[in-house]
Amino acid sequence: MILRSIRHLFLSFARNSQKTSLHGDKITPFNVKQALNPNNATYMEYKPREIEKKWKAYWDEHKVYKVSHQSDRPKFYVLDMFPYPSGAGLHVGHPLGYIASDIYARYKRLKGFNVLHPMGYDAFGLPAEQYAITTGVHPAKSTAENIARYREQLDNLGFSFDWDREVRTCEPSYYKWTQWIFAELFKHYYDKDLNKATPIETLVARFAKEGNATVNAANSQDKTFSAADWQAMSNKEQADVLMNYRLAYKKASYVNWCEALGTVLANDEVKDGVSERGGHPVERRAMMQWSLRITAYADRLLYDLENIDWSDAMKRMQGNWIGRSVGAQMFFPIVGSEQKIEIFTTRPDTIFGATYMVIAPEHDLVPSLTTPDQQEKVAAYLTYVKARSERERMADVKEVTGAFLGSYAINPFTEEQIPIWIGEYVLKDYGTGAIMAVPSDDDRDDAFARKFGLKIIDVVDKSNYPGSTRHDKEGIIINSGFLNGMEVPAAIDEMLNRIESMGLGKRQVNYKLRDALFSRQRYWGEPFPITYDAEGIAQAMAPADLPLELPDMDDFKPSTGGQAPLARATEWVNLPNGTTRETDTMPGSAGSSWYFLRYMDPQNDQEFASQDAVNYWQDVDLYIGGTEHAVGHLMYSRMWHKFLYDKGLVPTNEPFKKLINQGMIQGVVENLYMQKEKVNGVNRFVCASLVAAEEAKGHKFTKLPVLVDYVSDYGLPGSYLNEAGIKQFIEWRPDYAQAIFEGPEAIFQNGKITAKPGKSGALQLITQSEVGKMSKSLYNVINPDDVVEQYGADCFRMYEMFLGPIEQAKPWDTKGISGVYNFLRKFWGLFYDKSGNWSISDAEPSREELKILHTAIKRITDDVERYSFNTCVSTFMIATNDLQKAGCNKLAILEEMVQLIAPFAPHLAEELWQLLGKSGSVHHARFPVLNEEYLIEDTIEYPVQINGKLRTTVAFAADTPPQVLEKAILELEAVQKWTEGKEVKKVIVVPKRMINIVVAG
RNA sequence: UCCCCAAUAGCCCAAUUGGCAGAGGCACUCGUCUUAGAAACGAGCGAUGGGGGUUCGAAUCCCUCUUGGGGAACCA
Repeated sequence: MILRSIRHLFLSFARNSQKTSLHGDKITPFNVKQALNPNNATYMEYKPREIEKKWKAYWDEHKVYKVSHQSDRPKFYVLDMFPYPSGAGLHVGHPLGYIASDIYARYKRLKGFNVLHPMGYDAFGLPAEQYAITTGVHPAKSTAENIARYREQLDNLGFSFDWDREVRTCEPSYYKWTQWIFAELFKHYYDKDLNKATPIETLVARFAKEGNATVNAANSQDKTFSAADWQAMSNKEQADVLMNYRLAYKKASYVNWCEALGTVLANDEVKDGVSERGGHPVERRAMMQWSLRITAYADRLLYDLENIDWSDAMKRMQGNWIGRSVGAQMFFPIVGSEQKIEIFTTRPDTIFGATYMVIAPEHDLVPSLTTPDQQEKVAAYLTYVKARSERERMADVKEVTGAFLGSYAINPFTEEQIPIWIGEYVLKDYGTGAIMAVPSDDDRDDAFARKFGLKIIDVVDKSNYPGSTRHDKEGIIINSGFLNGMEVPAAIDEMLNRIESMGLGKRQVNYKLRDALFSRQRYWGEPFPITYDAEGIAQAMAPADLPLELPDMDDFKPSTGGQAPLARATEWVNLPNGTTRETDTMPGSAGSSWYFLRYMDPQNDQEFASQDAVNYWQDVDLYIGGTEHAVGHLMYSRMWHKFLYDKGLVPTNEPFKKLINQGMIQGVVENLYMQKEKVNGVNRFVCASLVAAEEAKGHKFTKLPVLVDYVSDYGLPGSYLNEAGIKQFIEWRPDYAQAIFEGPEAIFQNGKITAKPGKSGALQLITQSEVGKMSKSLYNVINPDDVVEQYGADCFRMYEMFLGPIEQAKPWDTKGISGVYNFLRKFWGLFYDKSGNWSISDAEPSREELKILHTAIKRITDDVERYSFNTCVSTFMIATNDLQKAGCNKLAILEEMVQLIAPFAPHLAEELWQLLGKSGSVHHARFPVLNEEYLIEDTIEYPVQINGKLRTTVAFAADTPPQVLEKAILELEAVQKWTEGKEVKKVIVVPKRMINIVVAG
């Protein structure tokens, strides 16, 4: 309602106001006065739409935000996570980060930095392809249209992007370099001794000379070979071995195959056993897939977190994802068998307490370790495990299940025979898929042992460590032979030495991090720059032959048997020389893993970016984006960047120095209560106030989200649907045209309102409101365009910042925007007198006015530096209120205020800058400089506390020394009233803050 | 279940990092102005989630409980 009334006001206002030719003409304060009709009371009015249209055109035309790396000024790189241009367009949540980064970029620019602030589009992706499959519209076309829409929306908000640097990951001129980097990854392996990516030729030379035993490299090669072995291998065999070392490699891997989408999904694209997009079932299937050996960088990805300015939460997430653990990889012999069980443990110190073993139900040794008498039980258990979905397994983690295989292993230290079990709590994919179980020191082992009556030996005495849990590595070893009496950390070390010297195993670092699956059976992605010869040996394409463009196709459905759509482009796949192309495409993360480097030199067709540009811009100083990329994009980008660093192509080890995660802007979801069972064949909706009574009658209800535009008092408690709202609702959802809508006073059906017996007949259906995601499916999306249309971009920008701290989630509330709008009008009004005439004085500002200004300068500067944009907005409000009260219209004050507000309200500032008669853009001016002198207080009002309670305040000269204060304060009548007859034990004076007198009793 | 973060006025948020709980906005009430309403201006209203501790002094530090949000998901 409020929204609507303001819109009316605004529209009538726009109609009535005379059209002044503000647009395009050079306007000075002088001819502004002439141009405006003083009889029209609205001529001094703040008109955001006219101002903003004018300055957008001006900035665009004069390329005000264009930057070059050829500059003497220090660089500053402010980056937003570029958007995927979806069909839905932007909602008010998207620009939050963009506005914050724009303010910061503009601030840094005014502070004298050469600011790189670019924008582009992450334009490859599944949604466009899914859309193409259902509608037949080519992804290139729909993507281009979506981009145009995004651009329009972004332009609407007055961002200072250098659009000459726009990148689109789906453009061949861009993905040429994505392919190039991939080919380089393919051509390198990771040398753990040098601790960097190294050309594969080096490896080939070493294999020929010494085999692979002496090579310390990240790999998935399981056999050792000598130089002679190597030389005896065929080309194909050698190629297969090298594949196990390359940083981009192909191997058969179990993948998340989604039949409905016809593609493989990354682990983070699968949620609860179904695809994140669409919720289709996902199964595990072995396929030949490209992967990136990100695990080679695991340690660097972990340790370099220390040197970057990211939130602890974000670092912890990445750290957990990498999941580094140090321990022992060792073998347990099996009674009556040559085979051994390989386990990984981080607690070798507890081996004396290992009383049984558990291997994963899918473990290779299960069949051979199952004794005939246990056959039946094991088979039954395996059937049970197979029938359980991922989801079930995750849901009841607490339930302990397992089966005894009948075989025994030997604990190499106690030399006792220990039973071997299978249990679903041991995972095939982690470590070796087998554990030694130490029930005394592991919660899960303990639960298992108790359930199945297995032996428990206490091996760690924690009595000296109160509060310590089993998980903590502390305590004194007992019942453990040579380890007895040692502290846990020392015992771990000692045991590792023994294991190694006894030849039982070795020290081993394990990671949760898996290599990144890099193949997708999709059309709309980067083709791999890879061809296969007749033997199937993969070859990277020469840089000169890149980009390898996507063939134009009109059918994007997956081919049968897990084949990508590209497999059908036979002319493209089969080359004249007999080689064939890879038909998979790269995943969405490919293009976004390095786009921040491309912005540095986006048009370069010789290099991904020139060394000049890269050395000038270095890295991203401030990166703003959502938390949802915590472990995906941010991990891959760091790896690609480190790879390029290893190759000497970028000067920094980390790409993003400072990271800020903007919080989500939530929406209010308005729901109608719909009765689950139909009444006389039609749906029935009831007012929220009636639901409790209805449920008591046994009726069940479900919530149906309603487009919020139809809801009156949207967002307020007691928001409701009236007759007009119900009619709009029916028009929107014609399947409910016959439905019953029942309020407390009246019933609506088929266009007719019937009053309930003895009731007024007023029709109101209260809706149920809740705060939730702003999303198309909940019909609660607020489009920034509409808000900008009513209040202007400057107001929208400031309001989004005003909502709350940037990193915090907060609900959107359109009502509050009027406060910011009023503030902007008030700010505008500072430049006009009461009768609406432009009125600026050249007079010397008073000390009071200077104090208001410099207080604002100090607070805005401090707050922007610490990314506290919400408090900046209120500082502007305070300063404006104060200046208005002081009746200040001094040029010296107001011109500084205009510069101060320029990063926040760029259009308004530009207009006032020009009206003040300044030349050039305010965005090329300088940021006001603080003069602390104006902030100095002559006297200070000291609050005086007696025993911590505020009793009075006393004014003293600011430079009164504490000793003098202490004395003077006790002599004051107002103080003596409280201290009379009591012993003064202590007087605490905090200079310029407060005084506390401690008295006895 | 574990880990992390938060909780201040009816609502969104401040509090210079241990020093007078309020800067700002929304909402509400009253007043000025107005034929009236709106706008504008002025004034008012009202709060540190509960319990304990440290301290001269706690919204701020510690312990504990409650609630909300985020993350992890049997990681050996």
